[in-house]
Amino acid sequence: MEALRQNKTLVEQAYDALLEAICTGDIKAGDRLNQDELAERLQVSRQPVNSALSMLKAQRFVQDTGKRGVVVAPIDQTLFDSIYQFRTVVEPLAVRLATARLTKEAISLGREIIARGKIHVQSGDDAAALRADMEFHNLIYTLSGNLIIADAMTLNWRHLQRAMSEVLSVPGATLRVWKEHDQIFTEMVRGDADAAANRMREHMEHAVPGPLLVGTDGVDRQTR
Amino acid sequence: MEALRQNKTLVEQAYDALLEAICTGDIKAGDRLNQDELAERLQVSRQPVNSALSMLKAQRFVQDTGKRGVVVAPIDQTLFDSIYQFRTVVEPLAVRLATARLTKEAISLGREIIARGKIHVQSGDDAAALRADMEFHNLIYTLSGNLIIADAMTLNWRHLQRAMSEVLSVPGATLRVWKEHDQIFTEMVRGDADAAANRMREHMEHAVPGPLLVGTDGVDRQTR
DNA sequence: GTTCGAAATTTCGTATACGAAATACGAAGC
DNA sequence: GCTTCGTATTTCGTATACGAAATTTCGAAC
Repeated sequence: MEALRQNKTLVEQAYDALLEAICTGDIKAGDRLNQDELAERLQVSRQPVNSALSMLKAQRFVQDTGKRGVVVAPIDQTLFDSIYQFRTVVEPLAVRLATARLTKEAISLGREIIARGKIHVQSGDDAAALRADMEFHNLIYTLSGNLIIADAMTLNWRHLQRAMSEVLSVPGATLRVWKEHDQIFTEMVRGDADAAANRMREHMEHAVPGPLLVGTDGVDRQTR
Repeated sequence: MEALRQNKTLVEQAYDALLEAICTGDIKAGDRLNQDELAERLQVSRQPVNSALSMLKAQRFVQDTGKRGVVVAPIDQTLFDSIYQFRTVVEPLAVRLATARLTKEAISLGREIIARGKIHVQSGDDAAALRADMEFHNLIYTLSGNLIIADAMTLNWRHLQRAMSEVLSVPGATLRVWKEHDQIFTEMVRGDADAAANRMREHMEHAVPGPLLVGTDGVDRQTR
């Protein structure tokens, strides 16, 4: 019999809550974070809040201002570009590794996510489509069995989520994206790692977003 | 005139000190970490130590034991393999990006590191050779301009450093490694990103280490 | 001698307390 | 009225305090 140790510490809970608030846009880029106020809101003392902020700082979600306190990091085109460059090579690797480790359950789950994603796109529920997108890629990270990929990409998705919540542009909410997911997954199920990885590479090349912070120029980059 | 803000917080200092101790093998895998004792040794209160441990836990350097306190994470073959798989694709990307951003100063620095690395190998100073190895790759991460790569790989090298300090096997301390570094860098200086990335890919394929935790079998995997 | 259980001790997570540094505010000088 | 300097207030980093949970110790029962 084994432990039912669920009790997350307050530090972890504070971290989760703050990260969630930052990534959903509940707290916006540039907002100053006051420890007393956060502690009050989360109904804990300042100590766990302080610890959580240290971690968020190390992960670039918040920044020192040089003066007193921290602010939510500005949406950073450089960081965003970095993540996409990074994914260009990491996603195909994850697919390659995952293909060899597919299970019956994973196949069912993958197909279910893809079906769900398509439905969300067709019904215009962008937020749900984005969640499904993340879920699809996450399944692949987990299947890859590569801890480093899973850890790194989990954080990266959080950054992407934040950027998207801020600029209201949601790549992933197009039918094309889900057709590509379908093709990638089909190759994986067939056991053709090379083909699947290649399709993922193409998928990433299609996904490269334009500049985040431009005025509306009338050009629709995400044709549905 | 500009700011003289250097004062790292005690949390950061504690984090640095603990990570260094863990990675140099000063504290060994499996050792239990007592907050009071650490605080005593670092001459600070338990609070910064506690914060630092939270961060190290998130980065897999220490683990919860399920019961009380944390231990230094065991050397994990899976993690090690994950990092090498990861590097297989990330290092070539870093090279590709860095090639376009080489500066005169970077070229001098790179050549200096390579020269130094060769000397260390020839004089048999494995530790110094490993440091130079890390320095060489780090230069490329920095030059790449990709924040995600730099962050992720900095942590990964720490894990590698730790594993190596524990098992006393030091890939990177061979002349072949430094000849390959030389070739990679030469292609970079020539501005041929594709060739440089390819050489880096080969370099990583050569570098894949055997199992970490096997008995001595008389087979020398690292022929010098 | 071994096993069980309760008291004592350790050690952690978290709250609170305190000093230092930065900001905000207000009065004095131009 | 605008600037400048000194004081009050805020807010952070860190130390200390405290309660709870786990471990260890030790004695009693078998």
